[in-house]
Amino acid sequence: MNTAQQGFPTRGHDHSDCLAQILFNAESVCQQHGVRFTPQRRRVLEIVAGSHAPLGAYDILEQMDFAGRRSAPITVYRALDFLIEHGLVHRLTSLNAFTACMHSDSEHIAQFLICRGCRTVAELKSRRVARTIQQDAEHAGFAVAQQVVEVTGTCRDCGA
Amino acid sequence: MNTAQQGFPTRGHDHSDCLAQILFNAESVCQQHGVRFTPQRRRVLEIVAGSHAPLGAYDILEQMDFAGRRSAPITVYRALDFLIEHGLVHRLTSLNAFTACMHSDSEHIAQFLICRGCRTVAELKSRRVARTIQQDAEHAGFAVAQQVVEVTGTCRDCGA
DNA sequence: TCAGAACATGTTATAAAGTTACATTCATTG
DNA sequence: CAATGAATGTAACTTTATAACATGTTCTGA
Repeated sequence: MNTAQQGFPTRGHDHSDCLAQILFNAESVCQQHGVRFTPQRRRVLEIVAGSHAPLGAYDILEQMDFAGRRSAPITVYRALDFLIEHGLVHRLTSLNAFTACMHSDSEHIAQFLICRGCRTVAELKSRRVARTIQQDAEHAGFAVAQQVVEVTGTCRDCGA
Repeated sequence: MNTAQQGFPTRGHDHSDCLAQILFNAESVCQQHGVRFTPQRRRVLEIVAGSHAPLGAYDILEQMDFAGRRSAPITVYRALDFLIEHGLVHRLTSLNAFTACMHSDSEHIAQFLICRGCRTVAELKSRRVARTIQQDAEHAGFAVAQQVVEVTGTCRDCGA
């Protein structure tokens, strides 16, 4: 387990490790779920995982260019839908952007720290936050289905 | 203080009270901030506050039609920017929609419960949640500037 | 009171993000 | 190997949001 998997990734950590890890996870998740990890899906995941900063769908699309041909947006959205459904990618609603899940092997809580400086995104992964939201919502008579927690601010590296 | 100001609004509460309250707050907030509550801004706030369900910018735009004339989108977005800046309206990033703030007179925590059934939105307003996020983020070396908490689920009325 | 600055709105065009509908190809399996 | 279902291709389009520049309105101080 490398630095990207616990808290905010350190500047200049070896990101090829993250990438390998993510792809490995993806293979096994898809196998477990009995679904196909097609080249398109792999390609989109590689692109998303290749950046710690979240990417927009059209950013991904650009990187999909092959032999001067550009795919249609729907191609990317379909792959993203698949990846999100299987917990391999998260959607950051406040940015209209997407980021690879660094913890798809373990339990899945979607909470994000988004740095304004370097635009890096890390997962907060706080059960305490999830539980508190759950409890307080319940107290208001509300049955929680999905939580969106996106925190904007400054990471350690950028704050100094 | 009416029902809309504490927890999830009850079905069939008197919404004209909410509306009057919101407009009254808006007047005083603008006065305090030394900014102008122009007719356009008032009109947009009235429309947004007229619905407990969040409205898209273009939904608002439709309701702005006057004597067969439609304003340009930018008109609505400008008014919304103003209202958001002064805490009178919230933006729900996960819905690309806007909702009037029911608590603009008191301290401002933007946390939302969004019902899938009736599409009503209520503010959670939990200091505990805000504090927990703050602490856990800090612990990860992250300085929080803004929190987005949007919880989707089912309200009491719709759950039964 | 009126010039000018700052604020607000109008107008037109365009960018960015996401979806629909339908045709075609590919993989699996009975 | 046909038939089924899953995945991808193709084209057009909708929805959401912004840019750039012109015009109008309000306030302020000489």
